[in-house]
Amino acid sequence: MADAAGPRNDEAIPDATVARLPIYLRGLVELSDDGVGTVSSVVLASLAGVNAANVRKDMSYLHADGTRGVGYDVDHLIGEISLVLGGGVPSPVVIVGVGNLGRALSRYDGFVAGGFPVAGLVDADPAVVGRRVAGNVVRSVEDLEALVAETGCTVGIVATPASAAQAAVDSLVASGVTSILNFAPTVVTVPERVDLRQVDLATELQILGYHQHHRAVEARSGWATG
Amino acid sequence: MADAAGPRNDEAIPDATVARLPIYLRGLVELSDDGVGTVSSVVLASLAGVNAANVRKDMSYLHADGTRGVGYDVDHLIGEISLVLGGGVPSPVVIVGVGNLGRALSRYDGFVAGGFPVAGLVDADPAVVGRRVAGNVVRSVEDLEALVAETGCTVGIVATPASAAQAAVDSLVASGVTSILNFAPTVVTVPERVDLRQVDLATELQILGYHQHHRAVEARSGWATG
DNA sequence: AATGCCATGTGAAATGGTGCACAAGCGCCT
DNA sequence: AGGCGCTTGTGCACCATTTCACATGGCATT
Repeated sequence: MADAAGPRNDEAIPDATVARLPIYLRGLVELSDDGVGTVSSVVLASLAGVNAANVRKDMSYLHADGTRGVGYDVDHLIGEISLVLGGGVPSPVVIVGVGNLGRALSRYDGFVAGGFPVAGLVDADPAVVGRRVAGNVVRSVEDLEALVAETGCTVGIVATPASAAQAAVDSLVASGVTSILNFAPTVVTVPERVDLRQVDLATELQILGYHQHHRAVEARSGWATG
Repeated sequence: MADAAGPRNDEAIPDATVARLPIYLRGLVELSDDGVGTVSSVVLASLAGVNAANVRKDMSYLHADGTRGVGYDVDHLIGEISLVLGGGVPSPVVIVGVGNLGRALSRYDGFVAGGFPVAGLVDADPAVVGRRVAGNVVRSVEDLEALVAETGCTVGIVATPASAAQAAVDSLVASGVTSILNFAPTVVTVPERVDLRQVDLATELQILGYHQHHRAVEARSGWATG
């Protein structure tokens, strides 16, 4: 902080680039742990599984300060990407729905490592409320607003059944949460000011299923009657 | 079946469309359960959260047989989409890695409902092998090839730590699996003939974090010194 | 039978993203 | 000091996808 001028990175970064930044960040952290000081776009590209030109274009949106003939400074890049992705400040999250998936998510190390510690769990089922899961006591969904206020959560994770998802989202929004990650297999709607991302496990498999089936059909018609 | 002519749907459906088909399917099944017989592109679009013209174009890739002035036949659409997504035949899946996430996934109803029953679980940790999880006995990762052969699995789910993910993927590929869903937070590589999809939980949160931070920065500069 | 309404199907423009190819620039070596 | 090799930064063309706008065509009502 206190670097004069201030951030001019309000220039809007393309969504596709933002989606790649966490991948870059992981690779960079690994490099840094290995004592590597600089990295070229080619190396970073292979680490992230993308095209090198793509990496360079992505970096041009940040204050990458790459050096021609040398590459990018690993630690500097880590700092810039971390800054862009959430300002470097950890954002506590609240998980709604403590079923199988909710429990697994509440124990998922990657969230903490990524700067998203789990600050609380809530569930609608009275039988679950009060139980201790991964170091947190499950609270009632009615306490959600209080919980959000206490912990300053701005991110919510919905891990309820599909039938309860919209209600969960509405509660989160009403509590002041502005970013929601929905695991429930259903389309939910949010006000425009709230950011929503959908992670749909069954859908992912079905997409794989299409490609598999398609491969099979294609192969069959390719074999038939030459 | 037995509709003469045979499938001419080897015309290649755009990836973006394929990714929406499961969403449509969910909405359509719901409509069918409610006894609704036909649906217009506008209604289906609102159910899926997309543009109506987009729905129509998507449907044009299938044998949607929509009727002008009326709409699409719900049950017929369900049949066509199911057919395209995996040929209507359930594909058993094998899950590699029985940690928190692997256990949650093995109990996830949505997989079975989507036509992807869990046929087996494997883990590298001897302490876990032999334990019963969600009706399946966990087997050694060394038995993977045998398990795949026995069950005819063609889809694998990787739920290992990042450090073990590439090895897990390699084992799956060697066993003959052709579609892989990777939950491990790392980039893995597969032969070209194998289809890979990545689901990265921490990354999703980080993307949300960007938008949140960006909103905050934008608002601040908007407020400052009018 | 004719007419009007309504929803599909699609050509075409707009948008967003990717990847190539090359100019510009930095550091090292002579 | 000068030249060379390496890597960044980016203009441009290509491609996929989205969206609009409208012609096309079925169904119901008169």
